[in-house]
This record gives sequence, C-alpha cells and structure tokens, in this order.
Amino acid sequence: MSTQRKPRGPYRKGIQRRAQILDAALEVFAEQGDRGSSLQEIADRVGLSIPGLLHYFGSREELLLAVLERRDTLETDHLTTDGEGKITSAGEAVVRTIRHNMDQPGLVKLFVALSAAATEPDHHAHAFFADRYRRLTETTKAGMESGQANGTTRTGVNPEHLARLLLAVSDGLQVQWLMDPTVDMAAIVETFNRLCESE
Amino acid sequence: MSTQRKPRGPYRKGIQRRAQILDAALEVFAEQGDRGSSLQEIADRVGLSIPGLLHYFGSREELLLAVLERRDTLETDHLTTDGEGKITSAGEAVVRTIRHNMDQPGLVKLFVALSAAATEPDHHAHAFFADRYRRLTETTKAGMESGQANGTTRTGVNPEHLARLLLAVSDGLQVQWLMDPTVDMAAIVETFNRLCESE
DNA sequence: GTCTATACCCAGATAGAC
DNA sequence: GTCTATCTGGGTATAGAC
Repeated sequence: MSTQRKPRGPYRKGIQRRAQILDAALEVFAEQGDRGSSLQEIADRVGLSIPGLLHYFGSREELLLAVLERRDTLETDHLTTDGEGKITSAGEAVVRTIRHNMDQPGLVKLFVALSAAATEPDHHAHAFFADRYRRLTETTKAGMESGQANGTTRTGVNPEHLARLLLAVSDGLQVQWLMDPTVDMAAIVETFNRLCESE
Repeated sequence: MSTQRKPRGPYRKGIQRRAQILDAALEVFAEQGDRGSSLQEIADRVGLSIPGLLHYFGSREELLLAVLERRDTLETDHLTTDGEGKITSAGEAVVRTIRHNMDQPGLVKLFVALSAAATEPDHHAHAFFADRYRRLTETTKAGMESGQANGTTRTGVNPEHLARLLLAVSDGLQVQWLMDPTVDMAAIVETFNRLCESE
C-alpha cells in the first residue's frame, strides 16, 4: 500500500569520511576543548562544508558523543595492543591509562569538564557518562573480585567499594593534576594500589 | 525583634548586609548553579537593587568567590561545632563532611562544575581552587603524618600520596554520586579509611 | 544503463557572544 | 548592532544495486 524504501547503507566513501571526521574532531576537541571548538574548524580539516559534515553526524552534540566513545575505545585498544607485559589488575590498567593521559592534557580537560557538566540529568552527555560509570564500575569490580580470589588483592573489603574508589581516585587526581601539573598521578595511583594489595 | 532605636552606624549595618547577601547568594547558587543564577534574583531576596548589591561585592565573580569561601568556612565550622565526638583523623573529617554534603546536592554540583571549569588557568576561580587544593593537601598530609606517628595510620606509605588520594576520593565520589544518587559515598570513604589504617 | 539512496553544498534562519 | 556558530530546507552530483 505504501511506497517501500530500500535502505542501502552508507557507501564506502561515506564510511571513510565518517572515520576521517571522527579523527579530526578528536584532535580539535582535544586541542581546544568543547567550547573552544567549532564545526567550521573540523569541517575545514577534512575539506567539507558544515552541512556536509552534519550529513554524517546530525548535530554537534552527536559528533561530540561519537568522539567520546571513540576515545574510550582507543583507550581500551591501547591497553591491550600497546602492552608488552600483561595487565594483572584493574589498578595497573588505570596506571597505564593515566600515564598515557599525561601526554594528552586536552583530552583530560575535555573529559573532566564534560563529566562535571553531564552531572545535570538533562545534559546531552548525561546518559553517556552515567552508562560509562556503570560499565566501568562493573568491570573494575569484577577485576577486584578476581584479585581477591587469587590472593593478590586484600580480602575482607567490599569489592564494589574498591572499584568505585579506584575510579574516584583516577578522576579526582586528574583534577589535581590539571590544577598543578607537578602532581605525579601515576605514582599516587600506585600508592593506592599498594593499599589494595593483600600483605 | 531587637529594638534598635539608635542607629549603630553604616559600618555595622554594612557588615550585616554583606552577610545577608552572602547567605542569599549561597542559597541561590546552591539551587540553580553558577550559570542558572542571576544577580537580579539574589538582589531581590535581600531587597536590594543590583547596583546596591554590587556596592558590597564589586562583581558577580567576586560574589561567587566569596560564596565559595563562605561555604568552606561553614563546612569547617560544622566539623568542629556539630560533632559530639572529636575528629580523630582526616579520613573521619571527610566522612562527616560528605554526610553533610549529601543533603546539599546543589552545592556539591556547584563545586564539581566550578572545580572542573577552574582547571583552565585563566578561569576567574582558578587561583581559588589551586590554592584550596594546596592548602587541603598540606593539612591533610599533616593529619596523615600525625596518624602515622601515633600508630593509627599505616606507615611506609608516602603521607602526601595518602592526602591526595583522600581528596581525590572525595571529589571523584561526588561525581559518581551526582550521576547515581544511590552511591553511598560515606560508606565508600570509610572503606578507604580502613585501607589507610595500620593493622 | 536505469534508478534511487547517499554525499555534499548553498543560502538563509536563528540564537548567542561581544 | 555586528560577528560567529549551529542547524534547516532545498537543491545537484554521484555511487552502486539491479
């Protein structure tokens, strides 16, 4: 009765463009932050007009969320591919991540600013961050539990508390580091890890 | 209530007004956050015009900074006056503070948002927060050191690291709590304190 | 080659900063 | 009021399934 559509999916060119835009946007947002960045600049870097860019990401917000997700997956990839030694605990993973972050103050600033703003329930990134914390808490808690099971992590402590502490430590230290770059985040997290070890 | 037949002079009245404005501003900022608040609303609450208000605080920024400082001193007062038992450690002080904060989500949100924004070196609150972290780190470190000296706090760990961890935990948990109010910040800080105790 | 979803641009509308 | 940034409506060109 009605005209049937044939969704054809993006062309190869479109897929490449999308990835290209994401990379450029990640750079721009990392350099200039959320507020300091414009679609114009991102469009310029990939040689598109603004409407051309918005064809792939319906709005600026959508692009920003895609960038946040991309950064998370890049981070995860980095943890698994870049490491010669295997990660033995959640705490070690955080130390490695933080070492990596210390080379990218722009991205750290972006995340700190956004996670604070996304605290507001109707912020466009609220769902992203709420879900991110849920997910990270869950996997970190699992890591703590297995650590307790194999005797490396201190027992008799609520593993979810340990997980949330590790995440809080990581977030909180980033603020302190941004305020004063001489703060050695990695060393302090390592101290925290020692507190979590079983003696 | 108090029958003031004789005016005590503008100086005293000014001091009262100043305090009155501060209280109103604290309320407004706590309810609506930094951006959501206007000088107009604060002026209305104390029955002043905006220029009248600016007579006491030269600018909106100045007023905001005064509010932040006042909140810090109120917090400190609360720690000493409201307590039946004396505080025995920095960690306990943080637990009490956090319990108190859980009744004031607006202020917590204000602090989280501002400390993130103040990360930018030219933000008008940068100096305030940078100094605040320096000061808190110093006194918390001293608390940890005395804890180590009297045997309650685990030794063999860098006391400044412990101090920065406690501050990071407190800040980081506030974000998690704002994202998900079921997070029991106080209990988690208590878990952290156990990690810091000597066995 | 036909045909249509996709890729992209132009010229405003609109909102906000300065 | 000017400038800048996001986003929309209305179009043309092209890729790719058939």
